[in-house]
Amino acid sequence: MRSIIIPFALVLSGVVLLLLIAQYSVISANVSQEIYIGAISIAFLALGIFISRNKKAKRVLVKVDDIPIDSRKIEELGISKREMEVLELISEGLSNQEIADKLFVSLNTIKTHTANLFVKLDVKRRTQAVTTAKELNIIK
Amino acid sequence: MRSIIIPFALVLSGVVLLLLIAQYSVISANVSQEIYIGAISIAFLALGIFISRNKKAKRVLVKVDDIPIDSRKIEELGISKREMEVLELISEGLSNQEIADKLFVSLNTIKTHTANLFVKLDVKRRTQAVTTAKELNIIK
DNA sequence: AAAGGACTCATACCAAAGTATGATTTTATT
DNA sequence: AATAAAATCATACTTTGGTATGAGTCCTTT
Repeated sequence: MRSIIIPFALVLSGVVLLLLIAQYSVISANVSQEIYIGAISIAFLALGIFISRNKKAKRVLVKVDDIPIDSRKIEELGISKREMEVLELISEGLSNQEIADKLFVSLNTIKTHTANLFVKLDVKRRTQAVTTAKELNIIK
Repeated sequence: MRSIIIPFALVLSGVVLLLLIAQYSVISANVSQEIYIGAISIAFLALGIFISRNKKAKRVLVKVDDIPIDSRKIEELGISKREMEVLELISEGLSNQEIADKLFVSLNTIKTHTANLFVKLDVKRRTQAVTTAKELNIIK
C-alpha cells in the first residue's frame, strides 16, 4: 500500500510540471511541438521503467522461494494433516523427541507418524523423506 | 540483447504514432494541448511500466535458484573436502553405510567425518546439519 | 627431517531412529 | 447412530546414528 503512494506522488507532480512546460512552449512558440511531445514521451517512459524496476525485483525475489506446495500430490499420497506437520518438523532438523514435545504427544505417536510417512513417501530414512518431499513440492 | 530490441521497436513506433496524433490535434485545434500532453504522458508511463515488468521478473527468477556456494564460510568453519562430500551425500538422504560404500571407505570413517562435521556446524543430528548447511549456503 | 592437517580405521558404548503389531480414542462422513 | 479415517499410545525389538578415544598413513609446508 505505502509503496504505491510515493510513485503516484511522483507521477502527479511530473504531470503538473510537464503541463507547465507545455504552456510555456506555446508562449515561446518557436520550438516545434513534435520535439516537446517526444521529450515528454521519453521522460515518462523512463519514469515508468524506473518506477517498476526498483520494487519489482525485490517482490519477485521473495516469491521465488514460494514454489507452491503441491496439495494434489499430498492428497494423492494420502498424507494426513498431522503427518504433514511431523514431516515439516523433520525437515527443520528436529528429533522425534523434540517433535513430540512440540506437538504435545508421545514419542511413540511420532514414531507411528514417521513410519506411516515413510511408507507413503516410499523412503527408508528421515533424511530421504525430506529430499523426496522437497522434490515432490510437498514441503518448502 | 534480443530482449532489448522488441521494446525499443515498440517505443519508436509509439513515438511516431503519438507525433501523428499530436499533428492532428493541431489541425482540429479545439481540444486543449494540456489534455493531449497528459494523455501522452500517461500512455508512455504505462508503456514504461509494462516493458520493465515482463522482463525483470524472469531474469530475477533464474538468479535466485543459483545462490552461490559460500566457499568463504566453508573455509571459515574449517570444513575439509572429504567432509563436504559426506555432507552433500547426507543431504541427499544417504545412510552412513551407503556413503561409505559410495566413497569406498569404512563405515567408521564416515562416522568420524560426520562427528567432525557436527562439531564444525554446531549441530547434533544429520538432519540439522543439512538445514544449517543450507542456511549458510554451504550446500545447494 | 619434522610438524601439522587431512584422511583413514578400530573398538566400545550409548542414544536415537525405525519396524512390527495391536489397541483405544477422536473426529468426520454417510 | 454407524462406519471409516485419523490420531493417539504402548511394548518389544532391530538397526542406524552419534560419541569418545586412540592410532596409523599420507601429503604438504616449513
